[in-house]
Amino acid sequence: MESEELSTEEKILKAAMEVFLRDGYDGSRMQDIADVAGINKALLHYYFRSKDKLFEKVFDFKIQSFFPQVDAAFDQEGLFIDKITFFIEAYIHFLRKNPFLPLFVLNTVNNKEKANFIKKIPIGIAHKIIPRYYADLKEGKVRPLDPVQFIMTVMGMCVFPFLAKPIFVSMLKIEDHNFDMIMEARINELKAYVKLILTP
Amino acid sequence: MESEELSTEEKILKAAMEVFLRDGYDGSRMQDIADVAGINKALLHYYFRSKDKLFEKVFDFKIQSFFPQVDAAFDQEGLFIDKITFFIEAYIHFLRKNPFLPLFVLNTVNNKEKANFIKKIPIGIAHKIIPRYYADLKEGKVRPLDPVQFIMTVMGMCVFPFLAKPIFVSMLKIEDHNFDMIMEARINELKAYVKLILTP
DNA sequence: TAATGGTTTAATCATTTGGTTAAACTTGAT
DNA sequence: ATCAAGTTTAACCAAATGATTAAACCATTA
Repeated sequence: MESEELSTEEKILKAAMEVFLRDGYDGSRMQDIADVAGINKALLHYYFRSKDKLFEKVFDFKIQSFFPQVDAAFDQEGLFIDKITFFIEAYIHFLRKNPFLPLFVLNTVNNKEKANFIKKIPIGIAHKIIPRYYADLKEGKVRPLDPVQFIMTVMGMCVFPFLAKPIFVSMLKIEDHNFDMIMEARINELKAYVKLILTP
Repeated sequence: MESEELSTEEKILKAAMEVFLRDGYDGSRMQDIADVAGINKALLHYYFRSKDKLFEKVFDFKIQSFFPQVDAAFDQEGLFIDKITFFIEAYIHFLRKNPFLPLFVLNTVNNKEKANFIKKIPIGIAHKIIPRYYADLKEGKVRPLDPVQFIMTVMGMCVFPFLAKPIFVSMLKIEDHNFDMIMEARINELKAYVKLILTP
């Protein structure tokens, strides 16, 4: 079970991701990360200098594991609605594999001391998808609405159940694997919603 | 500006709400809370014994400031869609006044050490609104769908912009008061969405 | 084999932090 | 005025925690 082939630096990063995502920045302890990595605590500082620097590396890595996928979804040709439905599927699949990432990112961008981390989040995506909406609108292929509000809505629809998972699991008296099934079923449910909203 | 008329206990609770909601449990310092309250740190322990106990009081208070409103929205007579639109308006107005509450609650319920706090969240609401959906469905007044998925969706649509506010403010290059206006406009936008989704 | 440079470790440090304590202060009743 | 009870304060404590250091270890190379 030991990841013997990883370098010390990789072991640290892997452990830091696990601990930071689970416990948050303030709730994480360097000793915990060292324990999870199975190495001496001093090595964390040897390779990453400080807790802050290590956290930033984790944040960078996680952001870059996510946004290229979103970019891919929006880059491809097709109607606005097709980009959105593609996004929903890709996003929910990503979230099923990375259920703690949303809370991690939201805590970071809402942390006053880490406000500058916001600029690490690529925002080019919005500028790519919104023109596509107006192009379709001009051709009457989509219902008139505020695309910014709509994008907020789609993101919220996808992310929120993962953020509030403990509440829903308790509320619905279900097990983890049930939740997973509900999220898989959610993909088509959300596709139906956006179709109803967007179809003129 | 000093709240001279408040009792010491009330000053502490008020300060604790401000600090815990802004910095989170792990990020908050008892000394910070004392400073905000303008009192000696030992008084925090005199009145609330420990950081844990004080936090629990804050959580209880905040939960009870929110859920009665939701209950009220769902309690009144009317069609499923009317309850939902009423909820959207009440919820967004509440969030505009309590923008940090969602992240606070989500962090708490996702914190392993505070997992038992979940039971403090009233869940009777769901059991009240879902039968109403099926009643309307039987009369053909609402489109067939999974009401659980739909409720998740409505909550996500409302909450997510507040959770991700720093990202959107940066992305859209807007000021705080602009965000507020967008949230006010969002009420009708969301009402339109749910009408499109629910109307058969 | 001996020297060199990078890596790992145990021990240690300084600071922060939640919590305690004993004394001082305030207030209301007698 | 005096006493008693509750309230407030400054000083202090012990544990935790991020960070440093000096020595030990290991592998490569001359």
